[in-house]
Amino acid sequence: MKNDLQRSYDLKRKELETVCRSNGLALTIQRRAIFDALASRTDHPTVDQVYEDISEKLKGVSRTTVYRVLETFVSIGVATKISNPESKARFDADTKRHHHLTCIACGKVLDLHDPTLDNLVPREGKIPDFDILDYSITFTGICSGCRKKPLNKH
Amino acid sequence: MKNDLQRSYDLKRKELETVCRSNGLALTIQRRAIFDALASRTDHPTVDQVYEDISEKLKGVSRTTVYRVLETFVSIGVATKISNPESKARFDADTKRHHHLTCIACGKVLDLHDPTLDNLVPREGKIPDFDILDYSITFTGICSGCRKKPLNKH
DNA sequence: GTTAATGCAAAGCATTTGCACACGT
DNA sequence: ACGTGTGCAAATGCTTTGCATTAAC
Repeated sequence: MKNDLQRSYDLKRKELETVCRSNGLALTIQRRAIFDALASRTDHPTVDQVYEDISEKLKGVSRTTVYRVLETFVSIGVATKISNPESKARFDADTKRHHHLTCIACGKVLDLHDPTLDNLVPREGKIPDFDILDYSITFTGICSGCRKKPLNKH
Repeated sequence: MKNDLQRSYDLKRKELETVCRSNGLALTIQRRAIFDALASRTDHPTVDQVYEDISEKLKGVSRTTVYRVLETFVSIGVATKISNPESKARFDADTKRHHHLTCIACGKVLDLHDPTLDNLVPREGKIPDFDILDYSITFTGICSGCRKKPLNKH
């Protein structure tokens, strides 16, 4: 009998097929393998970790393909990318607790000081074994400058 | 008469001096200039933006110095760095709303599903002109694996 | 005068791109 | 068969490092 994890895993595989079809994307072995690798772990692997996972089974896959397929997954909504938008470090002279507003259009990061957000505590029992030291909330959206502008592609 | 911004700015300059002294760090013109540039803006500049700002005044500064000084500032606590810890993108097949636990020791990212954190709304009037579309909380701390290990320098 | 900080150029990584070949439909 | 997807290798962009020179204390 299949357990819950296995069942949800099958669901996700099915979902991949559906989403690929509806976006006119080919269901290549690489995409399947990369999806399986990603869906079977919950620790947010890097491109290289996914590459390692699949290259055991798929001889001769390219790291480039992993990069491309993962970005494809993000664009069709079956995966999420966690990183700073432009892979550039940003610095801040304000060391007090505060949160961030990131504009998805221009990449600008604004501060949000709001004491009502400064004492969040995850519910007991929800936390995997982990000692929390600090936290920060990143709100994503559109800044006033970008809202006014007509969308320019690229 | 000095306004509030100017006053807090002077305070911060003084603070830089104090912190540098107490850490045995020299108060170079580069460090002063980089600190001033950083403290005078609230939009989280990139290294290059800081570099542009200071190179107007300081002829012949090196980008390398900006990199090094900003990291120094982070290590003595006068600045904060905003970016993914290892400058590697991470991916996730879980597209439902959830939050993250990032281990500062090993860089691993774990999921935190907790409905009590899923309906945060910044207090009215606190938000700069900005349309919020989504948000995510990143908790930083030590994962169970790293807690057990003795700290190994590297 | 010492020691730490800077500037330069070269090296390191993660990621992207151009193009020919291979595969899915 | 057609067009998209992949693999390879080279290019790009951000960041770091080694080493000689310069400046702070």
